[in-house]
Amino acid sequence: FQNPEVQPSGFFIFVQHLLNMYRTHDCGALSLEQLNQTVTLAGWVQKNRNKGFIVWIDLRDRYGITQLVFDENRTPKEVFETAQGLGREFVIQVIGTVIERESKNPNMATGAIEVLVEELRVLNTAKTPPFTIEDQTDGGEELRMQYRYLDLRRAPVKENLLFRHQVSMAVRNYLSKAGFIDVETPYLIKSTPEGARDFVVPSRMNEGQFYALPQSPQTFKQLLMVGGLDKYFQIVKCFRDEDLRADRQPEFTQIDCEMTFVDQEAILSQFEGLTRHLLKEIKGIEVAKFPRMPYEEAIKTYGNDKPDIRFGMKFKELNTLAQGKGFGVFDSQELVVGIAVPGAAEMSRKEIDALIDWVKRPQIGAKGLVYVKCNADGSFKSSVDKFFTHDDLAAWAKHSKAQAGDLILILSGEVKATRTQLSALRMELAERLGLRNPKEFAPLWVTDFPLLEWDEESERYHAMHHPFTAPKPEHLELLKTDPGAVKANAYDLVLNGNEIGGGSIRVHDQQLQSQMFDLLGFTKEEAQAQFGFLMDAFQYGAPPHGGIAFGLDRLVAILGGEETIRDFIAFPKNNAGRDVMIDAPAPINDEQLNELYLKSTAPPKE
RNA sequence: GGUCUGGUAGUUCAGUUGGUUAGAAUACAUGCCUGUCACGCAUGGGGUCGCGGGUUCGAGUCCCGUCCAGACCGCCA
Repeated sequence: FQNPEVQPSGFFIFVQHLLNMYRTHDCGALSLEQLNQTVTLAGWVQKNRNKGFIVWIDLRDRYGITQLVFDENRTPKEVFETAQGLGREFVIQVIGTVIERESKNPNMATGAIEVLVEELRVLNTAKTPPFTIEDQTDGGEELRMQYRYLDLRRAPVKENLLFRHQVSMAVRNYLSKAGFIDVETPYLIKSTPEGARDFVVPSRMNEGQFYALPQSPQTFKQLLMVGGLDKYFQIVKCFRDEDLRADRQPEFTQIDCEMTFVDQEAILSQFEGLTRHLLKEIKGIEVAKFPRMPYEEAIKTYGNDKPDIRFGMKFKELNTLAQGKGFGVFDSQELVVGIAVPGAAEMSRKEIDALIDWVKRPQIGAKGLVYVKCNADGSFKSSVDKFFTHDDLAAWAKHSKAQAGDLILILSGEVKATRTQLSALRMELAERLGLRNPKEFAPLWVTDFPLLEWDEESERYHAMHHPFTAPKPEHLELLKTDPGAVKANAYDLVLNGNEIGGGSIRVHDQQLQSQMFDLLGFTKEEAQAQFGFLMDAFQYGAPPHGGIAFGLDRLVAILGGEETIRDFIAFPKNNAGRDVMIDAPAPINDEQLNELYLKSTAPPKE
């Protein structure tokens, strides 16, 4: 009777009573259809409404709430008195009769009936919980995390986990049907210097040596392709020892996929299919073919590599129109770039000043903000009227595609920083103006990522994606002459301004892989020590292959219309990477440290 | 590593230019209540104002330090 849709017949209920089973129905199952049936229910006391002559208990389980009624005339005295004393979150079991309510509650699924209780068993008492177990709880974040097992009883949290389950099952079904097989890869692997910091695990059997937890199963899935498994997927935990954010946890889940004998086009098509399937299955939304945008265009028009394309306000560069007119601030800068904010010409001086203060905050770091109001009558009012004529401003407006009634906001400065600042401003304005429709889902492929990125600090190239990413074949020659200009067959899937997946075609040639490590500043010895196994494998008939990985936590949160992934993780960690419920991480004792060769000062064991 | 915001009853919060006994709501306890479902009414208990130091006749309030939490920047191939 686990499936709530299959309700037992009278005979089975009779048998269950004989067998003393915990329940015949769950708390969301009963309606007038079961009128006059004897039922057994079990669950938690959500609410005790004691009117003196009559007691109502809202009994809750995962499936819903059923109202129990205890009446001084119709209920045995002993049972009635026990019922009066039931506190919040007591666990009880009752046997009673389904009756029609005298006053029905149309807001409840089970609101037409109640169960007149004949027998009551208190299965467990409960301390008063530190916060209310209700949809709108009075508990703060920290408290709810500390008592997460109580928080999980609340419908919104429970529903988020159910939602995650649905997404994860839809992914498994789709991929399995498409011929992908689920293979587990090890969690105890080897630390590598590239990328994020590793979580490391000391080895008791190998003094002074450490495993690392995988940042992703990247090399293993490639070896599965060398192993001929053709199509692989895994819903897998990954670990990165970096600072947390609302959308970043130190352990998180990826939908990790890899395919053999595919080009970029085949992968984009396969996983566009998966994403479209999820949107249809989970949200009931049909999406047209996903647009694609080269990385460079994304940076130039939106200032970042994961643009939210649900709204406009595209960047328009104004260097040629705005420089050389005597306004020193613009003249001295690398980039002058603006956006047209729809219908914002009505903004008051005070509101604009607030925006200027906003971009000047250290987190954004702009020096200032120039505005041009495009008035309805065709006139302009700007903060730089002293330096520019009506015709200048009209030219800007035309170039920025600003309509009458729009507000043009302009930043200037060093190219990269200015784009980042304007991107932040664009997102902030979209938020303030309500341009981010939470019901809309706008996917976008960002393609043609650079293969390498120059790192000022270490004065060497870093892999933009990872060191196993293949350069575009037509750029192979450039690798020697101008590595920074080489584009990769790498792609991200962006949904509403969030990176939900990313992947690439991989290198499968030992020579090229070796050349890549060389470019990244590895010596031959280092490359051999760290990735020798992979380059060895490439010498035994490695097929062309490529893949993608989706961030499941983030994907689920976005589909669920939320920003914080914590709400979709059963036991998440806090800002400082702590689990406040179990209080981890925690010190370990000297004996353990000794055993792991992590403490040389402790006295030797007897 | 940095910026910002917050920490007062079990909980969520208010607390004025520094000034009498630190409040509200909710939760909890007790009693009343003939159909409740955010039940209602009455009464009651409940405080190391995160911690340490300083200024002052006097500090929840001002100053310094520190701890904790959250958001963000750096970081996250």
